[in-house]
Order: sequence, then C-alpha cells, then structure tokens
Amino acid sequence: MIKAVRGTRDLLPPETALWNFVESTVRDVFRAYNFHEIRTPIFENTELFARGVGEETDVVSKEMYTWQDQGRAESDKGQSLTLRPENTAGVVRAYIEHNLQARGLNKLFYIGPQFRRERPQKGRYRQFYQIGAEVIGPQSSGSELPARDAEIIELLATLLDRLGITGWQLQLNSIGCANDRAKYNEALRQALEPVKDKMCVDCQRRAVTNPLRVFDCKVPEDQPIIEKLPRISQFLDEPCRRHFAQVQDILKSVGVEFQINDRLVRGLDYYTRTAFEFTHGALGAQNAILGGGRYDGLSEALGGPPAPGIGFAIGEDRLVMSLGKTADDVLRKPDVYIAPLGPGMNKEAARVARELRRHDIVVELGDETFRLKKSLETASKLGAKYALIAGENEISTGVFALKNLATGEQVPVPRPDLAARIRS
RNA sequence: GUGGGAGUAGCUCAACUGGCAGAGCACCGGACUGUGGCUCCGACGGUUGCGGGUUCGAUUCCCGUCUCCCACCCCA
Repeated sequence: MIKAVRGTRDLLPPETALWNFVESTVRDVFRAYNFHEIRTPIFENTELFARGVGEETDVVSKEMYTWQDQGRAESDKGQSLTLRPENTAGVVRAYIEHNLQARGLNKLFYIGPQFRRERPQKGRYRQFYQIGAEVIGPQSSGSELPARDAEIIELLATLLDRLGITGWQLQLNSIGCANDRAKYNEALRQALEPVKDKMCVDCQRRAVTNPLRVFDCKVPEDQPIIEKLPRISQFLDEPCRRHFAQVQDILKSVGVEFQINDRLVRGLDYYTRTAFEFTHGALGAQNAILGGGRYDGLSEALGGPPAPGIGFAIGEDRLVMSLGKTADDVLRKPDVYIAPLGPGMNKEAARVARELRRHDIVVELGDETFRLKKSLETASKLGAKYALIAGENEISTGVFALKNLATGEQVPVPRPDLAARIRS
C-alpha cells in the first residue's frame, strides 16, 4: 500500500470542518483590521531563503526540501529551488518585485502549507500550515512605528478569543536593532568564555556559533549560569528602548496581558526589536502556537529598498489542536433528509431537493429503493433536523409529511411552505 | 539528526511461559411491506505495519526496516 509520506497527513472530514472554522474566523478578523490576502508560490529560488531566513539557521542549513530543477529550457536547468519553509521571505520578495512600496503601508495575510524536514512529533509535521500576516512599507508609511507592533499583537489576542481559545500566554521581548545585537552578542561571548566549560555540550557549541540560543537551554544545572548572563535589555539603544516602551503602553491601554521575557530569542535571523510568542499548555513540548516579530532589515538583505516590517506566523495545526472544540461543534448538519418512497419518486424528490437548496437549506437525498425505516435511520444518524417523506400520496396531493427527528413530531406541510417551515 | 516507547478488524483494545487471532463499538442485513433512536438475531470484517531469522509451531523471541508517539534539537 502506498501511504502518505513521513510527516505528512490527510485531513479528513469531519475534522476539516474545524480547519474551515478557523480559516473563516481568521478571514473575518483580518477584514476587521483591513488586512488583505497575498498568495505567493509554494516554491522559490533557494537563495531567497538562504539570504532571507539566514544561512546559519537550522531551518535553512538542514531542514529545507531543495532540488535542482530538471527543466528543459537552458534558463530552467540546474537552478536550485526550495519548498518554502516559511512565508515571510516570499512576501518580502513579492513586495520588492512588485514595488509594493508605492502603495504605502501594506497589510497582508496568507494561509498555506510550509515544508520543513524535521523529525515528526505531535504538532510538528513536515508539511504544516501557517496563517501569517505582515505589515510592511516605507518608513514614511509608519511601518516602523510601535503602534503597528501593538496593533498586530492585539489582533492576535482578538483572534484567539474569537476562536474560543483560552489559557494562552503572551511572551514579549525586544531583541534590539542590528547594532544592539552585535554589541550584545559580543558581550555574551565574553561572559560565556570563562564559564562555558561548566555548561552542557549544546551550550558550549552555542557559545561559539550563536550565543543568543544559550537562553533556550533547559538543562537545570546550567540555569544559575544563564541567570547571571547579561540581558539584551541592557544593550538596547535609546530609540529601541523607547519603541519597546510604547508598544507596551498601547498593549496595556487595550488590555492585552503580556509577560516580558528577556530570554525570548527567535530562531530566524531577520528578527529585530519586538519579538513575541503565544504559548499554550495543551501542546506539550511544541508549546508555541504562534510567533512573530519585527524585521526591519529584511528587505534590504534581499536587495530591496528599506522597508521596516512586522509579522507573525501561526501554526494552524497547533491552533486546531488547542481549539477545545470538536468538529461536531462547528459542523453544519443537514437541515432535512428527503426520503423518496416507491418507484418513480426519485425524480420528484430531486425537484423538491432543488427547490429547498435554493433557499440555503442543507439537503441530503435518499433513494426510492430504500425502505422508509432505513431512510429514517440514516437521517437521524446524519444528524438531520427533519425527515421529509416523498411518496406517491405526497406528490399527488402536494402535502408532505415532515418529521422532526428530535421530537418525533410529524406534520403535513404544503409544498410551498416547506422551506419556511424547515428553516424556522 | 540523537535517545526511548508503541504498531493486532474501520475505531478502542484483549490473547498466560511460544500452541486454533478474540471482544466491545461501528458498518451491513433480518425480526419490522409508509415511520428512526430501544431490544433481539445474524452476517461481514485480519498478510497481527513490512522483510528476514530461530522453532515442529511466532501476534509473542531475535535482527533489519517503515510509521506514529514521547523527550532532545528546532520552531509554528
């Protein structure tokens, strides 16, 4: 048997109803904040991710699905392509390519699959789905201002509330601008130098390659050392400090609760200043339901104009897992099951079904060869509100037997009144 | 990529020390010819993840492999 490949999966009904619920709610919320959808290709030139996400990140260095194009045209042949491991780089590429700076501030969202070759685990798949948004534009459009950061974070709080997700936590930090980071990185290296030999092997490696990541360490013995390390907050320059303070002010004003976590560092190189993460307890080790932050230098890193931006990505798979709803809660069941009864009744029942469906009634249709008992059984199994019996009597008199499957009550209803009766 | 656990019917799970592969639920049919939910009866359902080995005999023991789960790692 051919099976879905490792780390991929089929989403089947009724579970897909949950995904549709999430996506339609998300679209409603984005509309209220005046975001518009962007769809970028599912694969891009490998170089985009190498430059955009960062050559040294785990995502780029060991998790990408990359191949040499076999195209027949000379221009296609041999170019290195990659299934997108995230969507921000693609959005910024599109921003540059289509000169979207001419539109001022762009507020974009996307929903779609992403690909990373990691070892699968609960909440971690090789094809997974992200819902994300980016606010990006020239500095004159206000793209750099703290109000944008606050708005996007407040949007997320609203979104989670609308989805009925409770018990989330918002972790907030500022990781400064490029200058701050450089100074801080240097200070960290110096602070780690004398103590790193006492730390775990992972930290010894991190101390050299990417000192910021030392803060991800979960080894208990290392914690006292980590506690004493300098914090990014001490290295923020005055503009970054003020920016972060204003973000916090607005969040407090709108009543979004957060925790400052000065150990929150993010794994993608392009992040600057505001960084945040929403976590949820129902997810086990993969407890980050969404993450995001500011990336003021990304456009330039990709050869574009200065274009400060901030964005986030939600793991849709994890969002669905922490939903606390079942498919049953959001599924629309049939309003009526039509049971044609006896030879020749299929064609009559089909006409009735067509009439009712025009009135936005969800109709399931049986068959004239089914016994009534079977039809009623099927109808209640499907969760239909009503069963409509379409036998010879009903067709000839124009008055149908409409049975409420919850109460068992059955009433005769004239054909013209059926839709209104069923919808009520 | 590293370490550990688990794979038996559509689903949830049994099967003693290696001895005929089972139950509940679901599904299908009947009791019941135009009236469901309850009840009763019956039928269907399996390469025990896959491949090899040991054995008279393997779901059980051994090796390999695949997949899922947990932790690490990383991230959403």
